[in-house]
Amino acid sequence: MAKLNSILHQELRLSIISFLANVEWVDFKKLVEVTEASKGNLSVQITKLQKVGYLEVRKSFKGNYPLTECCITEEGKTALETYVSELKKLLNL
Amino acid sequence: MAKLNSILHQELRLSIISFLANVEWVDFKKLVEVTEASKGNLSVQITKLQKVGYLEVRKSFKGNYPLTECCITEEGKTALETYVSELKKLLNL
DNA sequence: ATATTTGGTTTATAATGTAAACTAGTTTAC
DNA sequence: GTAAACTAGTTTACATTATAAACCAAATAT
Repeated sequence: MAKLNSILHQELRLSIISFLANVEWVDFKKLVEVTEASKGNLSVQITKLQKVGYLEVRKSFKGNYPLTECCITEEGKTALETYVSELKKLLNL
Repeated sequence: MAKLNSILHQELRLSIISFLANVEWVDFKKLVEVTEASKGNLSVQITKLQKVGYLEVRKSFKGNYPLTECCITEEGKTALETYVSELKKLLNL
């Protein structure tokens, strides 16, 4: 089989990575907005993507509130490209 | 979220459907060959695809041996097309 | 003061995936 | 003719994954 990257072959994680592929640092709130996912799920999936090195997460404070921001890594970009190309192969696109 | 069809958003099921999309009736053996999946997994996923109406399964005998053949349904074709277009949207393709 | 909101994390449960074991019979080799 | 190996799958038990609900600490609004 093609063996699609199983980390990326999940809708929310794919949404996150694929959104981050085209932008700079994005905060948690923005990701909730664009993915329309629950905060819990988003938190879990961001952590998963970070653990495998597909995105960098930095935590700070904006005013008084905690602020979590994410940015795709080079490894993440490469993995996404590979995933997309494997998927295209599988779908004959 | 895009809400990808969760039945199709699985590698083996996607392989099966996407292979069947371009051919006529195909037997189990051929599917083992092209998907390189285990027979157990293939059996489970074919049944799942059949249950939701994405493919038709007919069982007969070829010589003395049981023969299981699959064919994509119109519903399956439509679902695949929708899935692919949603996926493209998600990936900005 | 206390209720609500912000910005998340943790956890318990449900859903899914898969390999291994099994069924039921057939063919081959001894 | 019978034991071993093969065909063509199915079932089951376990492991992984996904997700919503509950929770937390601090801030702000009433």
